Parts: sequence; C-alpha cells; structure tokens
Amino acid sequence: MSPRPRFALDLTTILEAAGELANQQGMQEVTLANLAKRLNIRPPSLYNHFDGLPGLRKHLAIYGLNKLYEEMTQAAIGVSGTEAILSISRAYVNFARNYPGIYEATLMAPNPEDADVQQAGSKIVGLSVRLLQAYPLEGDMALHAVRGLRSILHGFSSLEQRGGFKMALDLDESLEIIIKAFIDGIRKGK
Amino acid sequence: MSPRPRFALDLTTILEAAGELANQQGMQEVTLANLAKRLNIRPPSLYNHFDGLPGLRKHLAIYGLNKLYEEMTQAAIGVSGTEAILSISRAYVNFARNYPGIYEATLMAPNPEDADVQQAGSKIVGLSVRLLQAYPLEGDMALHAVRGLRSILHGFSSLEQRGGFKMALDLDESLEIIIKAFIDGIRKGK
DNA sequence: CCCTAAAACTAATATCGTTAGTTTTATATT
DNA sequence: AATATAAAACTAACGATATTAGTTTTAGGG
Repeated sequence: MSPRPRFALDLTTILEAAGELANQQGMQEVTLANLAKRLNIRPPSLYNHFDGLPGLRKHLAIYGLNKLYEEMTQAAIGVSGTEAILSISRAYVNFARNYPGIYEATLMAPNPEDADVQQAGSKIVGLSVRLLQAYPLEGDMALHAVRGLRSILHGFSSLEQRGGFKMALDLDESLEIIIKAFIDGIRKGK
Repeated sequence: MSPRPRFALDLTTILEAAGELANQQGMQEVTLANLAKRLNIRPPSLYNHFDGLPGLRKHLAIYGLNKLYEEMTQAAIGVSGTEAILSISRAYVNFARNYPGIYEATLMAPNPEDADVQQAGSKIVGLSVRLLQAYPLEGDMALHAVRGLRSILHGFSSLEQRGGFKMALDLDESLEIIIKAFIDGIRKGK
C-alpha cells in the first residue's frame, strides 16, 4: 500500500529518534518495535538502514561517542592545565546528565572491541592525552593518568545515573574535588 | 507428571546457577528460559522462588554485592592506611575480573533505589568510610573521597571489562598508581 | 524513457516472559 | 496415624519481540 514513500528516512533521523527514545525511557525501551512506532513505519523496514538490533546499538554507540566528543572539545577551547581537565570533566558528566539514554547507549555496543566503536572512543582518549601533556609527566605516567581520568569520569557518571550517591552533598563540588585531588596526586608522583 | 519433587530447589541454589550463567555467557544470557534449562525445570516454576525476571535481577544484585563485600572485608584484615585502601581496591577489581557476570548483575537491579539493594551496597560504602578514617580529613572531605574511590573502582572495572583499556600497559600497575595518586591528592587537600 | 534498486510493506516463525490453572507430595495439624 | 494445607513443580496459552522471506511501489540513474 505504501512502499517507497516520497520521503524516505535516513540513518541520522532514525538515530535521533532512537536517542530521544533512550533519553526519555531508557535503553531497555529502545526496541525495534518502539522505534518503528515512533517513526510510523513497521519494524522490518528498519532492516533497510542497519543490521537488526545489534546494528542499531552499534550505530547509536558511535553516534553518542561523537556527540560526547564534540561537547568535550567545545569545553576544551581556550583553557589549559587543570582548568582544562576540569572543564572537559564537567562537560562529560553534564552530557551524561542531559542525555542519559545516549550516554547509556555509549556503553551498549554489542562488541566494544569493534573497530568503528573503538575509533569513536579513541578520539575522546586522544583529547585527554593532549590536555594532560600540559604537565611534565615522566615515563608511562601520562598513560596511567588517562586511565585514571576515564575511570573517574565514567564511574562518577554511571554511579550518579544509577542513584548511587545518596548523600546530601553537592555533586559538582564532589567532582571538582575528586579531579583536582587526582591531578595533584599524579603530578606529585611525577 | 512430576510436581513437588522430593528435593525442591532453594533460592541460593538458583542464584548460584544464575551466577555461573552470568559469568560464562554474560547477563544478557541469564534469561528465565536459559536458567530453567540449566536447572532442569520449566520457566514458570521459577516464579515460585522470585517475582519474574525483575525479581531475579534484584536477588542477583544483592547476592553479588554481598559476595563483593565479603571479599573486600577479607582484604581489609590486618592492614591500614593507604595499604588498606590499595588492598580493598585490588579485591574489588579482581572480583570484577573473576566474576564478570556477577559484577555486571550488581549494576542491573531493576530499581537501584530499592531499599534492600541500597542496604547491600551501603555495607561496601561503610567499609570504605571506615578505612578512610585513618586519615585526618576535615569537613566533608571524607565523603567526597568515598565518592571518588567508588568512582575509580567502578569506572576502572567497568572500562576494563568492556575492553576499554587497549594500551599495552600493566593494568594492576595502573590501578596502584591511580589509587595512590588520588589518596595523596585528597590528603594534601586536607 | 526505462530499468534497477532502494525502501517500504505483509506474512510467518521462533523465542521469551508471563499468567492461569492443575497436580503431586512434603509437612504441619489434629 | 490420618488428614489438611500449602509449596513447588507442571501444562497450556497469550502477547510482545526480533528476525526472515518474499512482495510492491517508486525515485533516480543510464
């Protein structure tokens, strides 16, 4: 009755719809059925754009990583040193707060080892590496520092999202103190 | 044909089977169908022991949190100060390495705000708080420090599990450096 | 102008979680 | 010891989901 409509969907439109769905209802609700409903098409039509649910998850993970990278990049403009690290850290946790479903999608790629997913993630790592080069760190210290920074940011965001921080204590203040302490400690450890 | 068998299952047995399933195949494979298959019963029979899939996830989360708490407690015996923090940190990441599915289950409770789940988690927080009291931290610093420690441990384990650390750099060394740096920084920040 | 291929569709299947109702037997009560 | 109750398994059925196969229409390139 209505095959090949005049205006076909494109992948970006689909991913945006999936992102909204994820933010509003959580990743467990982004099913092919729900997504198709939102786009006013039938579930099998989605297979024209990606390879089933795993395919959607992969695309959405990359889509999210790229958005996150953009926001962190913006936050890194015009700042340096500890101020820069703090700035991208705030951008990271704010991204997870403002787009909880997309952030969740970032971690739900069917195969995290996938080359495309790794590449999207490596841009974020690269940004951190560059900013950490403001300090003179010797040997492998910079690499350990990146691992630490990523651990803090992901752990903090993930725990905050799951309601893990019950204490009546300002979250932004916690983040600032944690990051500053970590950077301080890393620098002192050379 | 075979209702009420002579030896009925008990919840602990079921959770152990579910835990093995999770460790071997990941949490997305611990379905009522797969679990029933492993226990040689039919899926509906599981409803005699917990309230559907959400009920199983909640029980498994608590089961995992308790196991994790036990291992951390063992690691805290006979040590103090930074050595104690390092010891429970190693216990934490080793738990996630040795029981990846159970660690995953720890984060998949249907409602993380659930009182029983919160209680199981709070024991771990309490242990960290006690060990951090070895340092003289003023004001809310101890609370911020606990948040930071938890963020590091969860973030590090989660990223390691998802293959997030590609670099050819010893993971245990990273953890030790990260924790030491953080504790150092926290102490210096008073 | 036509022809191919993209992008929608319908129909059908397997799997899963879940509910309802049944059956057997262990255990507690009398 | 006899009986009643309830726990714990079962079968059967339903709705939702992802997925595959095959069909139809039409946009756009040759």
